[in-house]
Amino acid sequence: MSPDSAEIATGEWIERAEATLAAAGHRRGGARRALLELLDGQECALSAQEIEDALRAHADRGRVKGGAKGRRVVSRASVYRILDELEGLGLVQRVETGQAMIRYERVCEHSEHHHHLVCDECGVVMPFSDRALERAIETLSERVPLDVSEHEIVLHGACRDCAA
Amino acid sequence: MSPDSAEIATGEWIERAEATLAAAGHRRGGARRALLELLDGQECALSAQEIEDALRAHADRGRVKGGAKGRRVVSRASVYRILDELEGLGLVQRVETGQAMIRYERVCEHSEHHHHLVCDECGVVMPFSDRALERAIETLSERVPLDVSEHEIVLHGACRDCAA
DNA sequence: TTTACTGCAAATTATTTGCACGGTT
DNA sequence: AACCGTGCAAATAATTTGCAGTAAA
Repeated sequence: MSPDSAEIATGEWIERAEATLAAAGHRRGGARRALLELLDGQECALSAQEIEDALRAHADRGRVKGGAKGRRVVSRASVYRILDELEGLGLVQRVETGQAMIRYERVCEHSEHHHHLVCDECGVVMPFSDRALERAIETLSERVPLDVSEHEIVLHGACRDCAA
Repeated sequence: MSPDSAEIATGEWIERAEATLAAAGHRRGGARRALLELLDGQECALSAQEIEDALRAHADRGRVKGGAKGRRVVSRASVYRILDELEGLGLVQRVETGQAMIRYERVCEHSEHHHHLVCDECGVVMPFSDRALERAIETLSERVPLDVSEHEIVLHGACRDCAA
């Protein structure tokens, strides 16, 4: 019933992002602001291409009506540059889904930690989370010859539409 | 005490590979044979570059002495082409370690299923396996909106040398 | 006024493909 | 002989970088 199914923004992430950026000595910029707004409203990881397209779509929509204030077209170079910046500050994380490109998504402080399901047929990516899995990872992390800082889990298969 | 720490070949995989290839109507070829021999002796995933280098090293060594019979230099194109072929037959699988390139490793029939530890400092990749983790994945796979066929787990962090 | 932020276009890098030749069956 | 297998070089595609102009602080 939400106006845009992908919109789940709470705004808390974007606020932390702006604060972190400011603390790191960054100025404000329209391109980055647009990217932050977009990422804040995403439920799952997006590729650079999808980000660029989404921003363009929002910008076009805004041109017609008047909404989507901060959204604007952002050059590919800036998309990558900004994502890299955000990743360095721990605000965004890369997600590898084996689709010949990298996906990016915001990193939330609280428990919103999740992993990904990838349909190898249509390419759709969905988030999922599982406490038992996380516990297994935690336990395991202490028995391994690595000072574990992160983990990534991807399940591949056929989504319901494609499997039907 | 083994002559080459990376050598753990049992030969069973390579036999299955040759049989599968033959059954699929493929002829034999020197490049592919060299690749099969190399992959059969690897404990963990290699990148195309590493494969090319390893084959060249083996070839050089063989030139001096007389061992490493099947090893030879293989062109980059053939490396990728052959790996793709093998992946299609389920003999090899891709491994994404977030290092800007793809790694490949043989797929064993039995339980040798494993996942990967990646040191983000030096880039070393190590295998690990954990029954509790596999169980969690199995259970989880049935509750998810995807007909799961594979899963990949990567733990990132600092290896012992780098963490010291 | 200093220095970050951006866009554009050129540069990189990993991977793929076109084509001609050599090898296997 | 028929056709797969392979190398080489050119082509792609995603991502990165150099540079010049714009804009915060």
